[in-house]
Amino acid sequence: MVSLTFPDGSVRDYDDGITGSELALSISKSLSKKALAISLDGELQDLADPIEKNGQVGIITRDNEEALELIRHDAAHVMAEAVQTLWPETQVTIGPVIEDGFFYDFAREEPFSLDDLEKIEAKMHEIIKKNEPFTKEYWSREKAIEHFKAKGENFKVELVDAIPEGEDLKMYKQGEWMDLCRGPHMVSTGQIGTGFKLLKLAGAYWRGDSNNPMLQRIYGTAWSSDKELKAYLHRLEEAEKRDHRRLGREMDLFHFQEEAPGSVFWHDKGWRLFQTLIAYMRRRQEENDYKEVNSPDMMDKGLWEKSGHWEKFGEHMFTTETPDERVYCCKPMNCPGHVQIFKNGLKSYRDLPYRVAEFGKVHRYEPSGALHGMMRVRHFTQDDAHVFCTEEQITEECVHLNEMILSIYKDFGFEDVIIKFSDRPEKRVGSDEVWDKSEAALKTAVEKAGMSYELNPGEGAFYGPKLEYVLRDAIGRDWQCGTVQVDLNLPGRLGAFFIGSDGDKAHPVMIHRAMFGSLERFCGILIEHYAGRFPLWLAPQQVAVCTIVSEAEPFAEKVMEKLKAAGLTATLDIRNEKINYKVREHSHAKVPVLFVIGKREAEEDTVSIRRLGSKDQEVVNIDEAIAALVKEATPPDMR
RNA sequence: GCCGCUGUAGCUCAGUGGUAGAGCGCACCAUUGGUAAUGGUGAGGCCGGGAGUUCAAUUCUCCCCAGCGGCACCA
Repeated sequence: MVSLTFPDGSVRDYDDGITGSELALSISKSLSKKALAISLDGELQDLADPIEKNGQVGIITRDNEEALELIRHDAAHVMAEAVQTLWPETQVTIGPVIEDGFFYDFAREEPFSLDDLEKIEAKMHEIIKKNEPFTKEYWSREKAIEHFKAKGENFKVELVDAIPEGEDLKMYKQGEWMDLCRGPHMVSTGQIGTGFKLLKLAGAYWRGDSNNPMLQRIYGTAWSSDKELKAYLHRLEEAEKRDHRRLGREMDLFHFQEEAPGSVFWHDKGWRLFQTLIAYMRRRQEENDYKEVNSPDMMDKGLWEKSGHWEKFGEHMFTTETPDERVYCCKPMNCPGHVQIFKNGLKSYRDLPYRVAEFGKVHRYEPSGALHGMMRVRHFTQDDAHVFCTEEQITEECVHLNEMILSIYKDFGFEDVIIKFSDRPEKRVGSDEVWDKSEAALKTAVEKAGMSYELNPGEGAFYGPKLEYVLRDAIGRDWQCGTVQVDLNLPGRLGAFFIGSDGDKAHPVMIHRAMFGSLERFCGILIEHYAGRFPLWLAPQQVAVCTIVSEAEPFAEKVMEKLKAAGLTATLDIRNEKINYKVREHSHAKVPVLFVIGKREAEEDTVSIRRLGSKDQEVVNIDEAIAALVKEATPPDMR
């Protein structure tokens, strides 16, 4: 007997070996028709499989969240069948479910074209219409290898080889086509439905390793209904509208051009946003006892060799040779510079923790394919800081940093923050003992702060483990921004020490931290998060003063003076255009506040206020209006 | 860096083996209009760069550069 607990809490006993479909049928005929699979203790399993243990059971239908995984997985199989039907010389590899969809990687000499996607989609519809059942067979390793070898499916042979000895080897068949697969699958191809679409073509390395051959990946999305598919495609369009590259151009914030790939040309408005962020962070750092410094943009290559950067990242550094035949590196990080500042003048334990911060512009020769708007550039400004402290101080400093980071994100409207903990990578400096210590210290700090974290094994920096702060934006996308890294290596390598209370020399611990991370990138994230509609304190242009008739111009100019005196950024629009036109244009430019001034306002010392995104107007006395805006435009940390 | 796609006016995009077109924007003129496009006129292009094929290349071929979508990378 197996004892199964249903979602409503009821518990019922069944004969051993009852299958999912028998179970569904035992509940109701209609449910058994709708059933796609079952879940047992949260794990999906084929309807045809016997239930062999007690547990929480659920019948999965299209209405369940979990159904998407099945639909997408089945769609991937059907796509692979479609591709091999159309181009039999193609080898199949893997085709997993991903967020919002699926992909399948193929090996084929000739590249797929965008037109091919339509053909594949059409073929998929045919296969789905046939509604062939998915059936499962257990094969021996030898049989599978022989099968795939005979078909010339070399990648599949590799996959079979990689399956651990003793593990079941399952082949799923739909019609004539079959694939090695862990499962589970739905009952038949027809259950996929029509809510899918192939989206894009891409190259992808076999097994994610750049030493391996490149395969052709086809991405698709799949949903339980056409309506959901449509909604998803609509979401993609909306996301595109808030693309910072597009808004940057439309709002005249910055531009890029060929002569400086991966570098931002900041226009006045964008630069104002940038400066607003720096001013904010500068206040927060002063409040938290940081010393702001500035270190050289270029330093002798020798220093970078000592720090270990040259060995690990030399290929990605900009260098220059001067007429005196010295080689300098444009700094890709600020830390070695900060160590020099720490080293200048003998430090005592009384000077610790010694916190140095710099808005340093760093230069990294990023691979061409990695560049992406402001999210990945070759020259960017970090809100970088290094805390030199004793080992005993690590925990307290990290707990403090954690509080500061979360409070800062909150001021920008990011409340949803995830922490990732990355431990030692393969390529690293320093002994295992030092790494043990650093990792333990950082872990203790997160735990002391009462935060939970995800483990990111092997992803630490070469000199130390790190915490990564990932924030979720207005449309649910994750961005990794802040980082806290404990480093017991660099100070030693670069000869930094302090005199301890016992009078002996000791190397300090260095905590690297950035909160915005890259200012350029953070600006990009803010643009996308707010879709260009910045809160007043961040908006690079806060007010547009628009006249209706030329008679109102003298008053409008007076309003401008008052705005300027109040410290608000405003532009005056006295163009010979109708008010409709002006409202439309400034709304497109996402100016948060419009002051409309006609004859009436000029006579009464008022302005008609229209806020971005609203059709309402409010007529307010000019001084009161400005006072209210000044209050609203106060940065959150100064309220 | 790798795979694929793209590069025509400030922007969005048509187009052709015989050196180019639209809409918006811009300039000028008229219009003084009350909250998301007033009308008219006009200027604006080495068709990403280089080589080749051709009588002739923006168009075809090759190389390079940049951008886009991924992969890999990300101190």
